[in-house]
Amino acid sequence: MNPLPFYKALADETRLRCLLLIQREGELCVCELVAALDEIQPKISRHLAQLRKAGLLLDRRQGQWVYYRINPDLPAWAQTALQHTADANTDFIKPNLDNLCRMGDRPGRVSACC
Amino acid sequence: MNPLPFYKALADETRLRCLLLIQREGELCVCELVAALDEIQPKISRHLAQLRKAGLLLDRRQGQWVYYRINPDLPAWAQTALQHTADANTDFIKPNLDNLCRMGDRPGRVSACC
DNA sequence: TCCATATATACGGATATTCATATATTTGCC
DNA sequence: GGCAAATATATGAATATCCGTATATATGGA
Repeated sequence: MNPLPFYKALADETRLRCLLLIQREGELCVCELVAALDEIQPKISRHLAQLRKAGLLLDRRQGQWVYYRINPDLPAWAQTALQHTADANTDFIKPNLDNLCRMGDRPGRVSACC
Repeated sequence: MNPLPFYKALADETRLRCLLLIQREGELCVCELVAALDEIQPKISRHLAQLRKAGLLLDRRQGQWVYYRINPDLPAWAQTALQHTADANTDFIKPNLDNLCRMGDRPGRVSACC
Protein backbone atom coordinates (compact mmCIF):
# COMPACT_ATOMS: atom_id res chain seq x y z
CA MET A 1 0.00 0.00 0.00
CA ASN A 2 1.57 3.26 -1.15
CA PRO A 3 0.78 6.33 0.94
CA LEU A 4 -0.67 8.36 -1.95
CA PRO A 5 -3.60 6.07 -2.87
CA PHE A 6 -4.23 5.51 0.82
CA TYR A 7 -4.62 9.21 1.54
CA LYS A 8 -6.58 9.80 -1.66
CA ALA A 9 -9.05 7.21 -0.40
CA LEU A 10 -9.49 9.20 2.83
CA ALA A 11 -9.91 12.55 1.09
CA ASP A 12 -13.67 12.41 0.62
CA GLU A 13 -16.26 13.01 3.29
CA THR A 14 -18.40 9.98 2.45
CA ARG A 15 -15.43 7.62 2.35
CA LEU A 16 -13.83 9.06 5.50
CA ARG A 17 -17.05 8.72 7.50
CA CYS A 18 -17.57 5.15 6.28
CA LEU A 19 -14.00 4.21 7.18
CA LEU A 20 -14.10 5.74 10.65
CA LEU A 21 -17.47 4.15 11.39
CA ILE A 22 -16.24 0.74 10.25
CA GLN A 23 -13.02 1.24 12.21
CA ARG A 24 -15.12 1.89 15.29
CA GLU A 25 -17.81 -0.76 14.79
CA GLY A 26 -15.65 -3.51 13.38
CA GLU A 27 -17.99 -4.40 10.54
CA LEU A 28 -20.95 -2.66 8.91
CA CYS A 29 -23.21 -3.52 6.00
CA VAL A 30 -24.22 -1.18 3.20
CA CYS A 31 -27.70 -0.45 4.51
CA GLU A 32 -26.31 0.46 7.93
CA LEU A 33 -23.93 2.94 6.35
CA VAL A 34 -26.75 4.33 4.22
CA ALA A 35 -28.71 4.97 7.42
CA ALA A 36 -25.72 6.29 9.39
CA LEU A 37 -24.70 8.79 6.73
CA ASP A 38 -28.25 9.53 5.53
CA GLU A 39 -27.19 9.25 1.90
CA ILE A 40 -28.63 7.36 -1.05
CA GLN A 41 -27.55 3.78 -1.54
CA PRO A 42 -25.74 4.08 -4.90
CA LYS A 43 -23.55 6.82 -3.47
CA ILE A 44 -22.51 4.71 -0.48
CA SER A 45 -22.06 1.62 -2.63
CA ARG A 46 -19.89 3.45 -5.13
CA HIS A 47 -17.55 4.79 -2.43
CA LEU A 48 -17.33 1.41 -0.70
CA ALA A 49 -16.34 -0.16 -4.03
CA GLN A 50 -13.59 2.46 -4.34
CA LEU A 51 -12.31 1.64 -0.87
CA ARG A 52 -12.37 -2.07 -1.64
CA LYS A 53 -10.54 -1.62 -4.95
CA ALA A 54 -7.96 0.55 -3.19
CA GLY A 55 -7.35 -2.26 -0.70
CA LEU A 56 -8.60 -0.50 2.42
CA LEU A 57 -11.71 -2.61 2.92
CA LEU A 58 -12.68 -6.25 2.56
CA ASP A 59 -16.24 -7.38 1.98
CA ARG A 60 -18.17 -10.49 2.90
CA ARG A 61 -21.64 -11.46 1.77
CA GLN A 62 -24.01 -12.93 4.34
CA GLY A 63 -27.42 -13.60 2.88
CA GLN A 64 -28.80 -10.42 1.40
CA TRP A 65 -26.26 -8.25 3.11
CA VAL A 66 -22.67 -7.35 2.30
CA TYR A 67 -20.50 -6.49 5.29
CA TYR A 68 -17.41 -4.35 4.98
CA ARG A 69 -14.43 -4.38 7.34
CA ILE A 70 -10.97 -2.82 7.45
CA ASN A 71 -8.46 -4.92 5.54
CA PRO A 72 -6.30 -6.46 8.29
CA ASP A 73 -3.36 -6.67 5.86
CA LEU A 74 -3.03 -2.88 5.74
CA PRO A 75 0.47 -1.77 6.76
CA ALA A 76 0.89 -0.71 10.37
CA TRP A 77 1.27 2.99 9.56
CA ALA A 78 -2.09 2.95 7.76
CA GLN A 79 -3.87 1.02 10.51
CA THR A 80 -2.59 3.34 13.22
CA ALA A 81 -3.61 6.37 11.17
CA LEU A 82 -7.17 5.03 10.95
CA GLN A 83 -7.29 4.00 14.58
CA HIS A 84 -5.91 7.25 16.00
CA THR A 85 -8.11 9.32 13.71
CA ALA A 86 -11.21 7.42 14.76
CA ASP A 87 -10.33 7.55 18.47
CA ALA A 88 -9.54 11.26 18.46
CA ASN A 89 -12.48 12.41 16.32
CA THR A 90 -15.53 10.93 17.98
CA ASP A 91 -17.28 14.29 17.55
CA PHE A 92 -16.85 14.01 13.79
CA ILE A 93 -18.72 10.69 13.50
CA LYS A 94 -21.08 11.20 16.44
CA PRO A 95 -24.07 12.23 14.28
CA ASN A 96 -23.55 9.11 12.18
CA LEU A 97 -23.34 6.86 15.23
CA ASP A 98 -26.53 8.45 16.52
CA ASN A 99 -28.26 7.67 13.23
CA LEU A 100 -27.00 4.11 13.46
CA CYS A 101 -28.41 3.73 16.98
CA ARG A 102 -31.77 5.08 15.86
CA MET A 103 -31.86 2.62 12.95
CA GLY A 104 -34.61 0.04 13.43
CA ASP A 105 -34.26 -3.55 12.21
CA ARG A 106 -30.51 -3.71 11.91
CA PRO A 107 -29.54 -6.90 10.16
CA GLY A 108 -27.81 -9.88 11.62
CA ARG A 109 -25.34 -9.40 14.43
CA VAL A 110 -25.78 -7.02 17.30
CA SER A 111 -23.56 -3.99 17.15
CA ALA A 112 -21.38 -2.70 19.94
CA CYS A 113 -22.95 0.72 19.47
CA CYS A 114 -26.07 0.66 21.71
CA MET B 1 -8.09 20.52 12.74
CA ASN B 2 -10.87 18.41 11.27
CA PRO B 3 -9.82 15.10 9.73
CA LEU B 4 -11.33 15.81 6.29
CA PRO B 5 -9.26 18.91 5.37
CA PHE B 6 -6.21 17.21 6.85
CA TYR B 7 -6.53 14.17 4.60
CA LYS B 8 -7.49 16.29 1.60
CA ALA B 9 -4.20 18.13 2.08
CA LEU B 10 -2.33 14.82 1.89
CA ALA B 11 -4.16 13.56 -1.19
CA ASP B 12 -1.86 15.06 -3.79
CA GLU B 13 1.53 13.67 -4.77
CA THR B 14 3.34 17.03 -4.67
CA ARG B 15 1.93 17.97 -1.27
CA LEU B 16 2.49 14.51 0.22
CA ARG B 17 6.13 14.43 -0.87
CA CYS B 18 6.71 17.95 0.47
CA LEU B 19 5.14 17.06 3.81
CA LEU B 20 7.05 13.82 4.25
CA LEU B 21 10.33 15.48 3.31
CA ILE B 22 9.73 18.33 5.74
CA GLN B 23 8.66 15.83 8.40
CA ARG B 24 11.95 14.05 7.89
CA GLU B 25 14.25 17.05 7.52
CA GLY B 26 12.61 19.32 10.07
CA GLU B 27 12.61 22.41 7.87
CA LEU B 28 13.07 23.00 4.14
CA CYS B 29 12.94 26.07 1.93
CA VAL B 30 11.10 26.37 -1.36
CA CYS B 31 14.17 26.05 -3.57
CA GLU B 32 15.20 22.86 -1.75
CA LEU B 33 11.79 21.34 -2.38
CA VAL B 34 11.92 22.45 -6.01
CA ALA B 35 15.20 20.55 -6.35
CA ALA B 36 14.06 17.52 -4.35
CA LEU B 37 10.85 17.04 -6.34
CA ASP B 38 12.29 18.26 -9.65
CA GLU B 39 9.23 20.40 -10.30
CA ILE B 40 8.84 24.01 -11.36
CA GLN B 41 8.80 26.68 -8.62
CA PRO B 42 5.22 27.98 -9.02
CA LYS B 43 3.86 24.45 -8.63
CA ILE B 44 5.76 23.87 -5.38
CA SER B 45 4.91 27.33 -4.09
CA ARG B 46 1.22 26.91 -4.81
CA HIS B 47 1.02 23.60 -2.96
CA LEU B 48 3.00 24.94 0.01
CA ALA B 49 0.57 27.86 0.23
CA GLN B 50 -2.30 25.36 0.33
CA LEU B 51 -0.62 23.42 3.14
CA ARG B 52 -0.02 26.64 5.06
CA LYS B 53 -3.60 27.84 4.63
CA ALA B 54 -4.86 24.41 5.74
CA GLY B 55 -2.79 24.76 8.93
CA LEU B 56 -0.39 21.89 8.30
CA LEU B 57 2.71 24.01 7.73
CA LEU B 58 4.20 27.18 9.20
CA ASP B 59 6.59 29.38 7.27
CA ARG B 60 9.46 31.64 8.30
CA ARG B 61 11.38 34.04 6.12
CA GLN B 62 15.15 34.17 6.52
CA GLY B 63 16.73 36.55 4.05
CA GLN B 64 15.77 35.55 0.53
CA TRP B 65 14.51 32.17 1.62
CA VAL B 66 11.24 31.00 3.12
CA TYR B 67 11.47 27.90 5.27
CA TYR B 68 8.52 25.63 5.88
CA ARG B 69 8.04 23.35 8.88
CA ILE B 70 5.27 21.14 10.27
CA ASN B 71 2.87 23.14 12.45
CA PRO B 72 3.67 21.94 16.00
CA ASP B 73 0.09 22.76 17.04
CA LEU B 74 -1.32 19.97 14.88
CA PRO B 75 -3.37 17.50 16.95
CA ALA B 76 -1.57 14.38 18.09
CA TRP B 77 -3.44 12.06 15.72
CA ALA B 78 -2.30 14.17 12.76
CA GLN B 79 1.30 14.40 13.91
CA THR B 80 1.54 10.66 14.46
CA ALA B 81 0.00 10.00 11.06
CA LEU B 82 2.67 12.17 9.42
CA GLN B 83 5.47 10.71 11.50
CA HIS B 84 4.53 7.05 11.01
CA THR B 85 3.92 7.59 7.31
CA ALA B 86 7.30 9.22 6.86
CA ASP B 87 9.12 6.59 8.93
CA ALA B 88 7.50 3.64 7.18
CA ASN B 89 7.76 4.96 3.60
CA THR B 90 11.41 5.90 3.17
CA ASP B 91 11.34 4.21 -0.23
CA PHE B 92 8.62 6.61 -1.37
CA ILE B 93 10.68 9.75 -0.68
CA LYS B 94 14.11 8.25 -1.33
CA PRO B 95 14.45 9.70 -4.87
CA ASN B 96 13.59 13.12 -3.47
CA LEU B 97 16.13 12.82 -0.66
CA ASP B 98 18.72 11.77 -3.23
CA ASN B 99 17.95 14.87 -5.28
CA LEU B 100 18.29 16.97 -2.14
CA CYS B 101 21.69 15.46 -1.38
CA ARG B 102 22.89 16.13 -4.92
CA MET B 103 21.73 19.75 -4.71
CA GLY B 104 24.69 22.12 -4.75
CA ASP B 105 24.72 25.38 -2.76
CA ARG B 106 21.98 24.61 -0.31
CA PRO B 107 21.06 27.75 1.57
CA GLY B 108 21.70 28.53 5.19
CA ARG B 109 21.72 25.70 7.68
CA VAL B 110 23.24 22.31 7.17
CA SER B 111 20.72 19.54 6.74
CA ALA B 112 20.71 16.23 8.58
CA CYS B 113 20.48 14.48 5.23
CA CYS B 114 24.16 14.08 4.15
C1' DT C 1 -41.80 -18.82 -10.64
C1' DC C 2 -42.73 -14.18 -8.96
C1' DC C 3 -41.79 -10.51 -5.98
C1' DA C 4 -39.38 -7.64 -2.51
C1' DT C 5 -35.06 -6.31 -0.52
C1' DA C 6 -30.17 -5.39 -0.75
C1' DT C 7 -26.39 -4.19 -3.43
C1' DA C 8 -23.67 -2.91 -7.65
C1' DT C 9 -22.75 -0.49 -11.83
C1' DA C 10 -23.32 2.49 -16.14
C1' DC C 11 -23.89 7.08 -17.92
C1' DG C 12 -23.86 12.03 -18.57
C1' DG C 13 -23.54 16.26 -16.35
C1' DA C 14 -21.78 19.24 -12.78
C1' DT C 15 -18.11 20.57 -9.88
C1' DA C 16 -13.52 20.71 -8.08
C1' DT C 17 -8.69 20.29 -8.69
C1' DT C 18 -4.47 20.75 -10.95
C1' DC C 19 -1.53 22.66 -14.30
C1' DA C 20 1.72 25.80 -17.14
C1' DT C 21 2.54 30.35 -18.17
C1' DA C 22 3.01 34.97 -17.16
C1' DT C 23 3.68 38.37 -13.86
C1' DA C 24 4.10 40.55 -9.23
C1' DT C 25 6.60 40.96 -4.82
C1' DT C 26 10.44 40.69 -1.70
C1' DT C 27 15.25 40.61 -0.48
C1' DG C 28 20.25 41.27 -0.92
C1' DC C 29 23.94 43.25 -3.29
C1' DC C 30 26.41 46.52 -6.32
C1' DG D 1 18.50 53.25 -7.59
C1' DG D 2 19.09 49.08 -10.50
C1' DC D 3 19.63 44.19 -11.00
C1' DA D 4 19.40 39.21 -9.93
C1' DA D 5 17.59 35.51 -7.11
C1' DA D 6 13.79 33.57 -4.41
C1' DT D 7 9.08 33.32 -3.72
C1' DA D 8 4.05 34.26 -4.43
C1' DT D 9 -0.08 34.84 -7.07
C1' DA D 10 -3.40 35.44 -11.09
C1' DT D 11 -5.53 33.32 -15.15
C1' DG D 12 -7.57 30.31 -18.27
C1' DA D 13 -7.28 25.52 -19.93
C1' DA D 14 -7.07 20.67 -19.05
C1' DT D 15 -8.17 16.99 -16.10
C1' DA D 16 -10.08 14.43 -12.36
C1' DT D 17 -13.69 13.65 -9.19
C1' DC D 18 -18.24 13.41 -7.59
C1' DC D 19 -23.13 13.25 -8.20
C1' DG D 20 -28.13 11.69 -9.27
C1' DT D 21 -30.73 8.75 -12.05
C1' DA D 22 -31.66 4.63 -14.15
C1' DT D 23 -30.85 -0.01 -14.38
C1' DA D 24 -28.68 -4.55 -13.53
C1' DT D 25 -27.63 -8.41 -10.35
C1' DA D 26 -28.19 -11.36 -6.36
C1' DT D 27 -30.62 -13.34 -2.49
C1' DG D 28 -34.57 -15.12 0.16
C1' DG D 29 -39.27 -16.12 0.72
C1' DA D 30 -44.21 -16.87 -0.80
